[in-house]
Amino acid sequence: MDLIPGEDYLRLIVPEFPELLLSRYRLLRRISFAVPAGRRSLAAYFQVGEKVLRRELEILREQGLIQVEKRGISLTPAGEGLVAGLNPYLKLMLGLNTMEQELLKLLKVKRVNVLPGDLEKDEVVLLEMGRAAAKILRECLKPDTVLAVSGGTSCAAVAEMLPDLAAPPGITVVPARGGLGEEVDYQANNIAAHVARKLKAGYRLLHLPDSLSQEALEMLLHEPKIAEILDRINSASVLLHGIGTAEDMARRRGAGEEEIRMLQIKGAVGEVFGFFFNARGEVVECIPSLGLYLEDMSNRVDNVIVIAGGSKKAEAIVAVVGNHSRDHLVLDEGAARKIMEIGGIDMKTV
Amino acid sequence: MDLIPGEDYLRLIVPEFPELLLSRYRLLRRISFAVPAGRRSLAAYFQVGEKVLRRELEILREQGLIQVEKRGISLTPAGEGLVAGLNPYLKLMLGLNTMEQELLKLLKVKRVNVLPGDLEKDEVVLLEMGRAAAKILRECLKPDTVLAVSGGTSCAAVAEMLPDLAAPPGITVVPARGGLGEEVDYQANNIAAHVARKLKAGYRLLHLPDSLSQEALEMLLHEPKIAEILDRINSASVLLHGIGTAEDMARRRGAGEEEIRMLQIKGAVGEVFGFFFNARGEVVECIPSLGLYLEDMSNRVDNVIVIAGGSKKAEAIVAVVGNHSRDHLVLDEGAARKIMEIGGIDMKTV
DNA sequence: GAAAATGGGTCAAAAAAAGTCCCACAAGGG
DNA sequence: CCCTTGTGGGACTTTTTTTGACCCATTTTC
Repeated sequence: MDLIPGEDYLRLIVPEFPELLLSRYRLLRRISFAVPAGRRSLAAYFQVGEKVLRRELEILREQGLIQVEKRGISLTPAGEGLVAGLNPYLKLMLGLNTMEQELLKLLKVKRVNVLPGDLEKDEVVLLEMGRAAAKILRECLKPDTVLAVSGGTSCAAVAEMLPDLAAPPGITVVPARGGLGEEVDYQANNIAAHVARKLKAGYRLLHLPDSLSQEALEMLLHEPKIAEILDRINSASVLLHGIGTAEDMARRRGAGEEEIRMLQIKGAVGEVFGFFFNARGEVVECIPSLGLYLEDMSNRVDNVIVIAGGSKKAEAIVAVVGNHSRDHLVLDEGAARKIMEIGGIDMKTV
Repeated sequence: MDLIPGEDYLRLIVPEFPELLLSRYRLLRRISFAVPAGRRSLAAYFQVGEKVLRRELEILREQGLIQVEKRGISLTPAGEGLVAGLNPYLKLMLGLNTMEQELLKLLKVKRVNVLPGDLEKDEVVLLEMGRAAAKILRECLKPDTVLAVSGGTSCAAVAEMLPDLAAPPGITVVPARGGLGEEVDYQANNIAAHVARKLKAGYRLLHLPDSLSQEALEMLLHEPKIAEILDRINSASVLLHGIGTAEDMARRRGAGEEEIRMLQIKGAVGEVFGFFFNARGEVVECIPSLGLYLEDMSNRVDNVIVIAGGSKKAEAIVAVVGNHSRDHLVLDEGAARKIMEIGGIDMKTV
């Protein structure tokens, strides 16, 4: 008889528990992010009948976790405290702690942080991930370090959730790359500035279009102001970035069907900073982007914080973050389970 | 916002969890004690419809905790392991740990051990209590100590569950009193012998009727053999006893209605060794029993292990074990909750 | 070998859950 | 100012699930 951790005991004997726990937690969290929340809007959000939601709310109300008033539903202080403090116990009960350990062995990175929920089903998970990544980020910031951040919704969430508290002195925040044809809120420049403001640190921006011809690129590289910023970027010792699936990122860049098929043939699954990776973690394609180059990263960067969620990004995550002992990986339960599946690890037997 | 322990978080957000957990645990435990168990007999035992039990069994089977065969239901190795190891987590989840702390403050004893379940609803709980008491008993046994045990079903359960493992040398087991008109299995003499065999220790018995006239008693006290045993009993440093409700014990002793009414008038609620206690813990009546006298107990005895279960014994427990810093109290959840109620402590606010 | 267990299956009744309304009220925007 | 839009609460019907009470073939036990 092998030893079974206690939380597994509880899951064994009450298998419906994780489901109940997670759904109610999601409900509470949703309310906390959207007060005052209405019954119908919540039902619509969770894609569930109004009556089933009403019953759940009834239970939460009886427990004194929410208060329902004419104007809507809000959290009681007890409910607030619960949402704030439940996370570690939730991870324990959902078996995410053991999952983290399995992923650590599988991916061989420095740290893995799995957050409960599925980004594709509940976007609020992204903010939780952002909070977790922000916490790790703070731990990595020593005085006079240069922090490079990339774009995307994930990194935006980190900036959003970063507490408004001064970091050690002398820190500079730079964008890890130029602008992508994205919404301004999710561009690296914007996020870098946002992060810098939160940290009360200095920042430098890189105002350059992302895709340029080789000649124009060469020319700009010798512009003093630009070269200086590029030096800064290349001296970054902490790096924060998200991960894109190859296809999504190619489309967002406005690639044609022809290019996309080429990527598929080359086996590209993940993208970061314009570098496309195949499943074995090899770079199969890159766009002539400015900013941080992978070669530089490998040597200089001490800490890489990678944040990505949703089961569809599982493949990309595996491709990008494998075997890097400087990587901190923040992901959600959906992506984590999918990665375990890909890796051939059955959680039931663990 | 005050700090809430994690297990309370889980109970708050999934209030139906303790119920589910406990009922399934009881089911598993019942099966483990009565293999092979049948569906119908289990349903009869738990006073529950056959179909609801069938559904529970279905869940447990899917979880691989039980195996159903033609001959009946039995536990898988996983189920065995769970029943054996779940207890501490169960206590955590049911809030019994915090309840123990509250009782400790309320009763001011050395240690309180609350076991999950209700003896009045499920007699198997008694065996769990016996196991717990047996463990404490072993801790109290130093070389050359004299252990006095009383009668009753509770003490019998301790003897039953005591592991068959030699205790330190020189231990003597004695009955704490003479025979009561009980079934032989539950008499102090019998239990003392049973315990001694389990501990591989020596024992002395006291073959005397419990109720005697004063004259006969005086005479016997000067019999050398009896006096010697009484000396032994009075030199006991470890004492194991159960608790009876005043009325039950009076009836069992064959008291008439007149005597019982007298006891009620005097406010007797609890009984141990023929001493009747009122709610304030004062002795209001005693039968001229031989054996251990309370005066002696107070001075000489180092450790008293008290075992009692069932909500109807709550009053008696409070009366008997209050304020004794040498008392180890083993009780069940039913009695514990009732005591909390009497003491005016609301578990929901804790 | 018979009697009393066992698990499995079925079927109708009952209860619980769920879906779908409508209502009175409050807030926010023109 | 009213009107639109949201809110929670209640009531109703339909649907699903649960539950109880059987019978059956088999196995164990006495």
